[in-house]
Amino acid sequence: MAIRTRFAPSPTGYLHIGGARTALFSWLYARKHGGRFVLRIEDTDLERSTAESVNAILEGMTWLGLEYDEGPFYQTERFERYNEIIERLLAEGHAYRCNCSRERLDELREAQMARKEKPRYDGHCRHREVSADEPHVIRFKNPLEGQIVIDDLIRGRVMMQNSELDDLIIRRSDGAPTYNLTVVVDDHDMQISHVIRGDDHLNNTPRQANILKALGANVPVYAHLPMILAEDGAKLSKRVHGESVSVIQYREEGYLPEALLNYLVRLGWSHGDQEIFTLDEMVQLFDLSEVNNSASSINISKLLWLNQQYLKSSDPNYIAHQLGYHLGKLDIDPSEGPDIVAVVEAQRERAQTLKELADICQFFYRDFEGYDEKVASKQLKAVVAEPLQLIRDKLAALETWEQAAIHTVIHSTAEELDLKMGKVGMPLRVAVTGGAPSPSLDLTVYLIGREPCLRRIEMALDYIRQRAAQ
RNA sequence: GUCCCCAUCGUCUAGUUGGCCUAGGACACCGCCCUUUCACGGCGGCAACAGGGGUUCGAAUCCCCUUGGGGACGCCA
Repeated sequence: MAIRTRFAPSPTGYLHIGGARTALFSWLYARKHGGRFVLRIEDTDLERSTAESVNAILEGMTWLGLEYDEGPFYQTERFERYNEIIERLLAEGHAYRCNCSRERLDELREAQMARKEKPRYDGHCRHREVSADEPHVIRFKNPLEGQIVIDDLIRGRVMMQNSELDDLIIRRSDGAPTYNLTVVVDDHDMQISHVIRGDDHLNNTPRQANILKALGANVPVYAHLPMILAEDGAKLSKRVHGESVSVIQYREEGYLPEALLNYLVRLGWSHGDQEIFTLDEMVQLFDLSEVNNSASSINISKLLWLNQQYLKSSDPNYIAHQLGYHLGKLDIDPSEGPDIVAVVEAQRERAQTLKELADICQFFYRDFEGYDEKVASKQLKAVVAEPLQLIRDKLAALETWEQAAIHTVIHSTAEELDLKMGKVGMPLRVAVTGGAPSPSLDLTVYLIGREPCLRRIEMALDYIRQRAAQ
């Protein structure tokens, strides 16, 4: 059997982290088995579906690199097909018209709740004749007896008594089909072999399987993924800010897509003690049957650590490319200054995100706004004026601007003045960087360049004189 | 409330046919080392089988109950 998986979000919001993992697992499963991955937009809720959400979802998928082989298919374009199926169910006696008023339904529901029963439709119209001319909905005639068994790839065997299920609405009074019908028709039409989706759909599965059976169609293999909770254990979708933001938000915050993917794949799945997985390894090692069955909480600290691992070990050219976006947001054009790749190699282990990396790379491209006051007051004292002046002059006199020569300048100055490296190095560092975290001094000075360095040392000397004058 | 699902360190998890588990790894946290800053890195530490019953020579692993958590119960998906 050909493996076909799908990701079927409803465009009522951005692509969030839980959806992204569902998409990843579906994608992984299809790739691993040489199958096809289908994207379907479930936009039958005309009121809440928006084009912006569709775009946000597509953008998120693209950024993560979860390319789909087919689609996106839009359910709103398939109403004709759904109606065809609904008419067939009607004709074959698997569905019926219902004209129960909302008031009646509300009362029924309240009465059931009062009796501590599960609220459900009582089948009032099941054997009544409701004219197609009057306002009505169409309900699926769920079997009254027996039980339905789902052998979930992750959950194992899940059983549900048909008596627990009621006759759900498959077409609204406005003629629009509902989710449980469309999902079944689409998964069947698109020949989806494995339905991989969130845990919240586990309860829908028995009724969907019943519709499939009424249609005489095969039931696909199901795999229900455990939920992802927010850091505090709360429901992700209910969070307004913090970690529940869209995957695009993660891009804005400076995460690498491969780091986010790596983080996501380890939520609910593992391969021994391995923490870092390349995409190829994921495809090769991933398996649905090894997915956990309990919910997990997001942990931003670990995501940050992973992101740093990727920042440190990825191709510096790639990192430099990714960094360009974040430097741009700081109004920095990396072509005007030291080689961006060299800067990345020098600084990358000092940042956990691209945003942070862009921030600590600023001083390579422009003079800093002001000193880190705490550091400056400690390091830029009157006693360091002499070594700073000496270094400035030596740097100015250097024949070639090379890291080794700069190294010699700094060390020889310390020796000549009989000072410890700390007494010479730290003031120089603050002078050229403003006090920001920076790589080894000679490399830092080298990359910043001669002119900016001389200018900044002079600025530091001015600063020292001003303080002395006060 | 009813039904369905879940339950190992603060978090992600290893533990897959019960013995190799005085429960392993990772993140976070705390020390120490390295170090001209900040980091990276190295070494070490803290920290869990929800509770109670069974089954068994032996249970984190199997069964039952309790408790706790999540989900569903819409003319939302």
